[in-house]
Amino acid sequence: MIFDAIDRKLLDYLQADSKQTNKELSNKLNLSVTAVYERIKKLEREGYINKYVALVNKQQVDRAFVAFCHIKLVQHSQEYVVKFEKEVAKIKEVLECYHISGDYDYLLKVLVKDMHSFREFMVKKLTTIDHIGSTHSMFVINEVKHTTAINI
Amino acid sequence: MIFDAIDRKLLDYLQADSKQTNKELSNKLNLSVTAVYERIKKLEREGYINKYVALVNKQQVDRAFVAFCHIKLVQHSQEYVVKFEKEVAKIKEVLECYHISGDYDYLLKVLVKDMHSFREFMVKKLTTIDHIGSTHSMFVINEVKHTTAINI
DNA sequence: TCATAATTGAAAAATTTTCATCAATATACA
DNA sequence: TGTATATTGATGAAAATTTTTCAATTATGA
Repeated sequence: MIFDAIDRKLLDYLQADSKQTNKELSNKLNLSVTAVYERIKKLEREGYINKYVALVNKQQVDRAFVAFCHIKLVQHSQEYVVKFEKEVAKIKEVLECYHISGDYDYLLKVLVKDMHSFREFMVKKLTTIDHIGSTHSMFVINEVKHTTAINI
Repeated sequence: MIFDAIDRKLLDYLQADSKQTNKELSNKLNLSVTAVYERIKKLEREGYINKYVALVNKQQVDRAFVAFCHIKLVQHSQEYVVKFEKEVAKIKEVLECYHISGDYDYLLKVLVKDMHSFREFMVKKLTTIDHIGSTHSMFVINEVKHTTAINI
């Protein structure tokens, strides 16, 4: 399968706004509506596009307080790691969790209402998970850039 | 405007899959197609939904190497901060940039092909920005959880 | 009770999807 | 080299589906 310049542009457009009609895209790409349709189906089939989602305004739903939490486990046995990852993935406030290199084991992105609810999250949800050694939290003062679009 | 339990469910569904038809949603929500249509329009109008996007598989487009970079500026004058933020936002490898509390000033999420291209990114793009004092990079070993959906 | 807001089903408009056909490109072969 | 033959991708028209509009009806709250 050949992924060409048109496919790249199409991915750009769909990453920016997936609600554009095939007719709009066909104008931008100088193709017929059917050609656009077939290319999109191909991108979906070949796994370039994972899914289509609505992005929600976190201010509007009262989840504008963003924190990053570093976490160290007390031990790194298979059992502890699997358990921790399973538990942390279940917490709705945790949108992202990465196993990372460096001083800490994990980096979490956490969305809550405010500092008070962050404390609630730490006490009631995060630190109730077993085997956590230490944590270190950083709070987002300002979101300078935030995109889901991969620019290839 | 009243945001009720049905709106919440609707936001959940649209954050999970925005390509569902209003008919499918109307079945799940036990509403008519038009009621679903009007509620979605309301969510868009009131700013609950920012936009609709396609999420791309980073493995498929060769951007599977994820790093988080901490950055400290040499100074924090208005001029330096503004300049840095403007420049870093332009770099396509940087998907996210946060001004954060703590030992470092910024946290960046960076997507590249591999370690070699990460080095290229650091040398050719990031550290060519003026006023950067120090950096500290962490590499993602495993993505345990990654969602764009805010669970309210 | 009245006014407002939300829901419904039907109709209209628009979009997606299918399909037969055509054009361009590469491949096989004499 | 030149010709026949798949193969791939594109096109426009038609069919199917979905979105959008609209008038009427039902809830909801002051």
